Amino acid sequence: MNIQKLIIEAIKEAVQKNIDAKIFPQAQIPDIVLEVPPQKDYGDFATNFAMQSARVFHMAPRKIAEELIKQIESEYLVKAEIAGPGFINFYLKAEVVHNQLKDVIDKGLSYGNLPAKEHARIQVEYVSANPTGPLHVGHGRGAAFGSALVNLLRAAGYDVQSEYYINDAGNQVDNLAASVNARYLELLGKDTEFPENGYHGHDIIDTAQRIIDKENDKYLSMDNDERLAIFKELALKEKLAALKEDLAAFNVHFDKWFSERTLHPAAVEDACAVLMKNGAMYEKDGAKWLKSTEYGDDKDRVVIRDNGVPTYLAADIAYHKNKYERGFDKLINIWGADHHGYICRVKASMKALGFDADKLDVLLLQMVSLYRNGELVKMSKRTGQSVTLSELIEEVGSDAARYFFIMRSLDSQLDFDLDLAKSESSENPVYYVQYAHARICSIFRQAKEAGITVDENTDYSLLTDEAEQALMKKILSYTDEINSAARDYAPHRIANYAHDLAADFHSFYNKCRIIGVDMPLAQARLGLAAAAKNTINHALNILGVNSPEKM
RNA sequence: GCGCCAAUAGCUCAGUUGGAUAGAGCAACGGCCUUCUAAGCCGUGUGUCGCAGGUUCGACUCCUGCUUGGCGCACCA
Repeated sequence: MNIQKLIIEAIKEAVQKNIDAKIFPQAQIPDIVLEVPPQKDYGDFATNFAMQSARVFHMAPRKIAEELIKQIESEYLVKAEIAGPGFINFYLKAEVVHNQLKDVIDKGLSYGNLPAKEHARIQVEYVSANPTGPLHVGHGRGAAFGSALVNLLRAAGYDVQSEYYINDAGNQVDNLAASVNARYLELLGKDTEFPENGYHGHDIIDTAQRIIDKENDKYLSMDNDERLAIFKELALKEKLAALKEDLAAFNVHFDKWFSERTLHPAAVEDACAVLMKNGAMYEKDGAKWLKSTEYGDDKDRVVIRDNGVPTYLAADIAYHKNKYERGFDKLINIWGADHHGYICRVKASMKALGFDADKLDVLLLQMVSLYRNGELVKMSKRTGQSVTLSELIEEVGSDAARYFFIMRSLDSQLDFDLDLAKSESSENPVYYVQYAHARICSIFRQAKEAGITVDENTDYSLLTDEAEQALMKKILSYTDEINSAARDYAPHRIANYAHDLAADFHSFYNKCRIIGVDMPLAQARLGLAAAAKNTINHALNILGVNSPEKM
């Protein structure tokens, strides 16, 4: 049981005593929340309980706080004080803080991994870009955010499965095949027309060229349809391999790659049958429609076209049905903001199938704009002129790219400054954090030489300097940060936390020497540095960013 | 027309179920390396939190209306 919970228990007991003594009336007691106050003068923890309960108790907040303080008993507290409009500030005994620090050091790199939570099986589906071309920077944001979210949720004690949905059926892969086919014929000097919805990217030409390099004009004499079928499989295989390679280079790994093809036709037919049976689907003009308007959608949506071919929605309904049937407690989808109109119909279809639509959370990521030399880098999907993820990684590195994508909240549009991301200087926040880690590693190398070690007898009560105190507090607040960031699906708060922690370390470093001071103090400071190092390392692991030992 | 997101310091952005004096980085200026990495530290200042109402003991945060910018409104994915 952590210290916050113990204090909350002490507050609860004090409330009960006041109720028993008829000082507080019997009432529905609000949740007791402890927060870290904005200033160190306000103690280690504070609660706004007196203000929250003012209404139900029909008492003035400060009066409630006063009575509460009289009854609070805790072996961990030096004192509790009323402040401002009715806050109660708690001041921990120094010894309690030092014991916590000792625990952190003992835990090593596992500090930050919270105990497993109940009913916590979460599935996170992200990226899921069509396997028809290279990933671009927008996918990069989804990939960085998604993988960081998965790491964060795991640290917070959830059982997470990550998944990539491969759109390997339908029009877009036919267009892929047709595009490769056209390039193939073109390269062999044949007259051909490029398909209207074809993919113009250079990677398509590369694919065609590779086919020629390998097997020359072997497919030329073939019937067009037959050749298209072969090219479809060839291109798909190649594109998928490229996707996996790009993602691996970006430190993004999936537990499961789910093929859309496995849903056709049985799972789609089955889902439609259930919708039909539940009266959520009807036939009109030869097509099958989902009655999504009954669930707040603007209009009903076609699921099976009049020619009998299922729409994208059909596969998505079957896919989400499949996810629900796998028994997760929570399903998270990460989509581009341009798909927001889609949420309603997917949720509608899940309700119509009898599932709890609230289990599904769709997170939308806003657009990314690249800036180079202060100017917007223009992108165009139509002509295939866009910066790919692998080009971005090539230019700024995986660490900087990941950090920049993650450090902003998902629902803000992101201005990505390429020059800043690749500058190897203090301007660059990712280096700032990594530098703190490298510095500590350097200290450890030298502390080893100097024979300074941390052990059971290290006396942390010697850490009384302001900089030491601030660093200690920041480290000890990490688990709360993990919990609240996980609760809010907000890995960017871990990026901000890591930056703040690095700042506290750098201040400490400049003020408090480790090597060259009295041995007991040197040991205590080295212990604190160890805790800082592990915490930075853990936070950077969540972000998927490396923790270098030297820079 | 409808829907989603955003609007906070000169710039890019944080601000955790509504709480104490709204914070970082960049940019500007001044200090700190014969001692653990100067990719660092210390100091100086800046805000009608887009506008107008409302709810509340208390609003950057919640509600309503508006303004501006982005995205989307297919039998495409």
